[in-house]
Amino acid sequence: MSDTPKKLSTDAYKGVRDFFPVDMAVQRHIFNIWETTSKKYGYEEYGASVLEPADLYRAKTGEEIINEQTYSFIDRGDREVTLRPEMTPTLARMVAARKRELTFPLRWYSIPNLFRYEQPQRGRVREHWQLNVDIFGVESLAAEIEVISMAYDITRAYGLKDTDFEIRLNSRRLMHYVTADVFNLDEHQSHTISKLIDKKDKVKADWFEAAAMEILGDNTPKFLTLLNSKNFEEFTTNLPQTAEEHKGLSEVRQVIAGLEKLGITNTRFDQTLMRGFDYYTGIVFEVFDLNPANRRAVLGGGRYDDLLSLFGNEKVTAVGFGAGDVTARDLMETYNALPAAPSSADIMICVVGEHNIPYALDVAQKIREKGQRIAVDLSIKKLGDQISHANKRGIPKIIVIGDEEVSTGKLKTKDLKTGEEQELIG
RNA sequence: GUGCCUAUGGUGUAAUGGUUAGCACUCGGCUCUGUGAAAGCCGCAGCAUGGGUUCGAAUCCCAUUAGGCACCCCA
Repeated sequence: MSDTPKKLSTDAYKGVRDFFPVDMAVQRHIFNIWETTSKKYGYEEYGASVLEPADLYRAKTGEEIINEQTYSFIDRGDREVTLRPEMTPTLARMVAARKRELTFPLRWYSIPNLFRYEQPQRGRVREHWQLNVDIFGVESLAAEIEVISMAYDITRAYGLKDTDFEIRLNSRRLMHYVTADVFNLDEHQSHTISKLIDKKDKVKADWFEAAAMEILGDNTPKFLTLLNSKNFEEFTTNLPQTAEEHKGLSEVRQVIAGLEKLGITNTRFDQTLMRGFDYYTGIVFEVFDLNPANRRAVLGGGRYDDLLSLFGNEKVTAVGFGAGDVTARDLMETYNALPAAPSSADIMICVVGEHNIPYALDVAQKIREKGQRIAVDLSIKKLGDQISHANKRGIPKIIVIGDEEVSTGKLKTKDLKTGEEQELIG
């Protein structure tokens, strides 16, 4: 320590947020949407520690890159520990651990905070909260339809209309068929081209074409035609005849039809939608905001049938998605759908004279027993100041307690909006 | 990790290289010691840090630090 002590900064650590009451109100609102939707569909809540052994994430990707984007450290017992960057591996670990005891289908949700070590920028921070919804043990497309329907409900609850967003769908199975069977690529090439497809809308057309050429050669024009198909029908006709009965095509068709039966019609097949994770095996989807100010995915997920094999278990089929709080908040801001801050109490007791505080506390306690939220102003300021303080906090009613009230035992509530006074009974 | 931009009271902002660094909100006090939403008055509090140019720097230059945005990467 130097002799000129440096003041501590009041800033939060880079990339993480403080939640002041006004922010917490928004966060609560988002969590409530997530929770009520999950519960409405019969999902059970689970949770886990933010700490996981680093191996859990290494096993999944087999790449060192993951390490550079996680918070990892060595504990005192020489174990390598990571702050979870996503919830799915933890979930897979938990389900695998109790696979024999659990009754499938399993419907689980959680709202974990997740960490990643990255440069913060708009929509991306180092700690965020994410709803994770997963259904295990349902092989049929009913699982996809249910989960996408939840995603739809959540997006509507954010305050968006059907015309504000669309649900983009694709099938990993279909795309694998395209790369492996239609274009005869090996696994490695398929993987590379998949990553490329994912980038299509972000890079220049000629750059994309050149990159595709390196892998596909003469087939590139055919490939580009396919990727540029305007809709599902056109995409289908650009495929060989034999593709018609391929499962990848029919599953896209069925999910779209299934959602339509539920009244969800703003779906769109998108052959360029891949999603980052390698573990997806079937349908993948994203809710995409069409507002020109945003134009980005607000949530996404898909089917991953093989993840539990990491733990040596036999297959358990799974479909799930994740939705982040940062995008939800940004979305509500652009759509002007942020909730009004709730008041902290129904009634404030203003106390005139310090000696009357014990009496006021007693009154407050009795009213609380009836289920009202009540706070006592302990400031001993002038009455006018106390009232104006209650008003500023959005507390709708006050009770004044001073010598007069204590001696008569008669209390009145006053409505700060209307000015009306009412005798308090009991 | 790379590039671009930014940095003035707690917050939001103003100031042709020369002002006592201005304004609004917030906060504290008063007009007004048992009834608030108004108005007015008073007060607290600031040029991110370190160098340089200059008679003179909030202002120009450099570095550092911090933040934002974009790239990279992508839960």
